[in-house]
Amino acid sequence: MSATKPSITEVGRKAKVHPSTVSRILNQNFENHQYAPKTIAKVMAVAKELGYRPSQAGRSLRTGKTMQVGVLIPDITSVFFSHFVKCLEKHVWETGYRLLICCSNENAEQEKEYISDLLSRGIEGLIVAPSDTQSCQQVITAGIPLVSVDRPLLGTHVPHVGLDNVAAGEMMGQYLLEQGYEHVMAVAPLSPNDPTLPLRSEGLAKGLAKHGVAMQTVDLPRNFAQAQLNEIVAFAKAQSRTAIVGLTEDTTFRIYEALRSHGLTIPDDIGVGGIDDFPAARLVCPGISVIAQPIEQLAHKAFEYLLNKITNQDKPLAHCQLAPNLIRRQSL
Amino acid sequence: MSATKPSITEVGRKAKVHPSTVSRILNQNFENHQYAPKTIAKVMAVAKELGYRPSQAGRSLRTGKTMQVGVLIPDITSVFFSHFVKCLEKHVWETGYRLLICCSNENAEQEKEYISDLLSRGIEGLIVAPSDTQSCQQVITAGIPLVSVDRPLLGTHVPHVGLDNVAAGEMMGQYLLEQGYEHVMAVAPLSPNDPTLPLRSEGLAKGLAKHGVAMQTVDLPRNFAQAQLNEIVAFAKAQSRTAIVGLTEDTTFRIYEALRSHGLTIPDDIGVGGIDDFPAARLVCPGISVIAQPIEQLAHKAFEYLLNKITNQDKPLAHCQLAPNLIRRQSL
DNA sequence: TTGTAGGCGTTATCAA
DNA sequence: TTGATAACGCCTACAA
Repeated sequence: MSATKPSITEVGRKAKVHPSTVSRILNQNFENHQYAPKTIAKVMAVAKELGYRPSQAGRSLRTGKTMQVGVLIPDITSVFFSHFVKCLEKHVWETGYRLLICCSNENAEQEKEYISDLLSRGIEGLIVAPSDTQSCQQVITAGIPLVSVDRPLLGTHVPHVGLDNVAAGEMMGQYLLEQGYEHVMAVAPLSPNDPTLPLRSEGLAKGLAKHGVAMQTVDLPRNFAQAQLNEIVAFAKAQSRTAIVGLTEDTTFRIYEALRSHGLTIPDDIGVGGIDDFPAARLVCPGISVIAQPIEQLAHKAFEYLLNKITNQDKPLAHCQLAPNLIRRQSL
Repeated sequence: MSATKPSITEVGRKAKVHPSTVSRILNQNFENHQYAPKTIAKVMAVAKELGYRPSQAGRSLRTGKTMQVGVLIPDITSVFFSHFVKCLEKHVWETGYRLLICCSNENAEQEKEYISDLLSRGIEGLIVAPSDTQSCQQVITAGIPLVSVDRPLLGTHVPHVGLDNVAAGEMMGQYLLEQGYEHVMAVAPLSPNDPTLPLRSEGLAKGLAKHGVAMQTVDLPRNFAQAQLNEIVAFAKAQSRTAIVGLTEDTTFRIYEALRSHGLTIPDDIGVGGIDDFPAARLVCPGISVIAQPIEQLAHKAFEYLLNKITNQDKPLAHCQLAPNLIRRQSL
């Protein structure tokens, strides 16, 4: 039971060659070195026999590369981010990098600690959906490649990959118009650190304004209670041809729940829509019409950007706003 | 713009002390060394000024500890696993460890590569929901602390933390009995590497047998099409007092979808239940009754087990089967 | 109260 | 075709 993991030195000892020989053979580094086939074979054999695995610590120390990148998101539990991470992880893995995942839980303090820690672990790049404007400052001054996703880092030059939120709002507004709604309420929890919500709201208003339909924005407290949706529903019910739009997957979910518990008929009494798709929106009857994000593309682009910065290909990195997608179901 | 990250040596240089002094002061390692307060102060000041962060690579190489553990799951996108990871990450973080996350996508090949990689990164422990029986062999022979979660590693002594699947099935069976069902179909995709599904099925049968209610198990292909649920539904419709139970969150979701598209009334025409909870189960109307897992406890226990093994507190680690939870909604 | 030296595993440069 | 050596950043026994 050899519990000790073998180093390059032990492999060398057993194969009767110098450690550096082992290193070059195992790394296929034959640029300036030719080795006898039998030496190569022997080294390979011994390495396999001993179950040799290179020590990343040793390698990192020597090369300065860790082949690790980080991703910092508010919540892995959300449909959007879990799918995003899944796609991202795939791309990261395929390029030989590994992904260190951190969930800030929208907590700025923790976010800073996470970042500090990631930096000391020598990550070569970071993809972040920031909960705080300041927490990434350390990454920027350290000169570590950084890409923001979902939420931009306003006031910085950090390249961003995200949904075109204004277009998303407009698309929804347009659709509401087509469906003949005359009153619209946009609902979202107060999220001081998320600049995307106001943009979605703005887009919605813009879309509706084309036919002079008025919109009302409702800002709920950050951790609002289900009961707080009741007055919104009551208000909406009093008007004819009203739709409520959740600006967040969770909000939309709960609006629908509230309408249900009020025994309202959707969409006849009140229409419901949302920005961001989620499985329940499809299962529920009537299904909830939503604007979906191109998650796979977001992940792809975000890592492409990061890789560009890591490999120092100083391509111009414009911010990237991806187009939203309308999914028509029956709730509007 | 000092883009280079300072080492302990540079801090020492600037503070006019030896690197080892810096090391001991920064690590509060005063067991055999007393330092003049002004030296301490100076070192601290310089470290902060330079934005010093210890290099994990250097430290790991020297100490053999990485303060990293891994988690390997089939799919971060599933409700169960995303919540599990969230809870796990919290505990891991709080004990000073960091979490390396990997998604195998139920792919045994990839799983092996992941594990190989994690090992070479020097993880001090691994929590795994295995997609394959063999892939963890490497971890075992390397003597790295290992805990399985959700799915046990049969035929090994790896400590396991998971739901009591038989009890979960029984609990559901019991409830179906109470609700007066006379026919039950248990549906799950074929998952050769997931031993929990047969257990759930077994428990269900056991629960139902108490009153002689028969159960039928339906094994769907791994990536079954929605259309394949149609015959199941047709079959179920032909019997009176029938309930279909999904053994997986995804399966339950899709069974419900199928019943919907057939225009069936739930639970009057057919009842639906599931093992594993998910948000949509709550939002749909009627809500889907499910057996829920104690996710937070699972994560807590799993990491507690791992930590025990890492710190070599050779406490006896019995396998841990946590009790399921019945959530009554209206679909049964 | 502080300094010195050695080595963890790796790879790049230089020598043979 | 192979070997020797040094260095990455850190910690720690041992010396001063």
